[in-house]
Amino acid sequence: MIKLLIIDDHPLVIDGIKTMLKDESYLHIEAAAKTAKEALNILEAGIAVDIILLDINLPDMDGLRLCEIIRDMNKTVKILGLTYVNEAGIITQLIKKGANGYLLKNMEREELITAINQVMDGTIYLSKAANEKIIQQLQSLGLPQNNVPVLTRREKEILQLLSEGLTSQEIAGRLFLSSYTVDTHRKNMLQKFNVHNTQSLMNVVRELGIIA
Amino acid sequence: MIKLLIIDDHPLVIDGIKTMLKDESYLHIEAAAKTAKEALNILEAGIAVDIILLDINLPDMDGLRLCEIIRDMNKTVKILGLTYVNEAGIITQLIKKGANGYLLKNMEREELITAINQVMDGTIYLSKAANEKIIQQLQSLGLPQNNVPVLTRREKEILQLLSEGLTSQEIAGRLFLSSYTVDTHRKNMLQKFNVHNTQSLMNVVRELGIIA
DNA sequence: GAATAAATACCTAAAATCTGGTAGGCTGCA
DNA sequence: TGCAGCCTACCAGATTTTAGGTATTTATTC
Repeated sequence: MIKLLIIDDHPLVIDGIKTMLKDESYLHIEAAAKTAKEALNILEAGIAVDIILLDINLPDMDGLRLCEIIRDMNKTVKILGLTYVNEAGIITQLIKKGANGYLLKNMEREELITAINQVMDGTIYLSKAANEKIIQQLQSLGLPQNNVPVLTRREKEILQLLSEGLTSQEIAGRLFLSSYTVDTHRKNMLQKFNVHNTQSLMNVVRELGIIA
Repeated sequence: MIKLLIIDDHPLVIDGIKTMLKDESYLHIEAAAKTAKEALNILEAGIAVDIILLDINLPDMDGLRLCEIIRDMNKTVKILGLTYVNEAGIITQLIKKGANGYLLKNMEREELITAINQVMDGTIYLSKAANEKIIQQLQSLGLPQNNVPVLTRREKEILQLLSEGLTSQEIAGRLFLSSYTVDTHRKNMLQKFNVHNTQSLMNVVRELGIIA
């Protein structure tokens, strides 16, 4: 008997998973949580589960962060991430945070069951559709696979403010920097991704899941 | 007996809706389609349904367009739009295209049933959560309600290319225009939305659902 | 037929961005 | 201890964008 915990804020998804699994008698949905808080309460109460289906878009906490917290609490439970969109960045980060696999929410029933079984066997399950898209994304960006540019903390911070529509001067004011410095970071980011304006930069980093 | 057609490319959603409605004996799910093409086949085959639950994000066709087509075919069937995100623009467009209401996919079972009943009674059902967000969005943008700027065909075309990261000159080349003309359109759009750079413009139009 | 909206195009000046440099200080790690 | 990476800061020139105009042509609508 494999015990499951579903963490997803959409009742529709919870009901859908229940239906998909109802004929598999060895799979039992032990509990379902609609928020990160609820999920942590369940886990802290000592309810034992074997596998957690974790939605990455939760209302009260970043799913990546929750994955990390759960992994810190419990080294053996299997975590299977669920996402609507497949973004290279999100998924690689998810695995880094200790997840055992991910699924896209447009999965078929068979894929869900395969993923659960594979993860329980100790291997990592990566949704096929998502994998294909990741490779295609990297190629379309003209970036070498396994060599996605890494942004520094400061760069990400500036990127975030750029995405909100601030100018270099405004960002400089906000971060107590010289606008020269902000420009340098912007220049470096454009270079890293081989693009020539802010709009293109945004498209690339969104595709890669570097910012929301 | 109310007959339903579900159009959604996520098996999870279809199963979830089935579960939510399984205790309502007067509601019967007549058919489910995963693509616009499948849905049109079903409708053209003459299968009679009373209400259609229509996902706006389909793989093969824009949900708004499909809504329009269905409404052209059949003036009496009730159409209830389903979306993950609530964007003012999408939703107002949806109603314009002849939908009888919309629901967010994070709905509870009760809301789904209320929506179906209300739509069958002939009134338009607007998800409460979405409504609140729309009002809040319009306010946060400093725009008068009921007076969202309207973009012309050309402006939208240029907006699309801007979102892809093209410069004025590149857009001019692509559309066989003078770059002066492109600049004029850009200027007019910035003015319409009361923003001062392209990045902010993108944020506003995305919030309003004017472009994807 | 007049009025209105849309699309086109041009001009200029100011502001911002992009590109290619250089360089000092700090931190963590090997 | 030394080196690499990051953050900071500055300069200058080229390019692009923003903002203020004006103006003609082409539908569309009343």
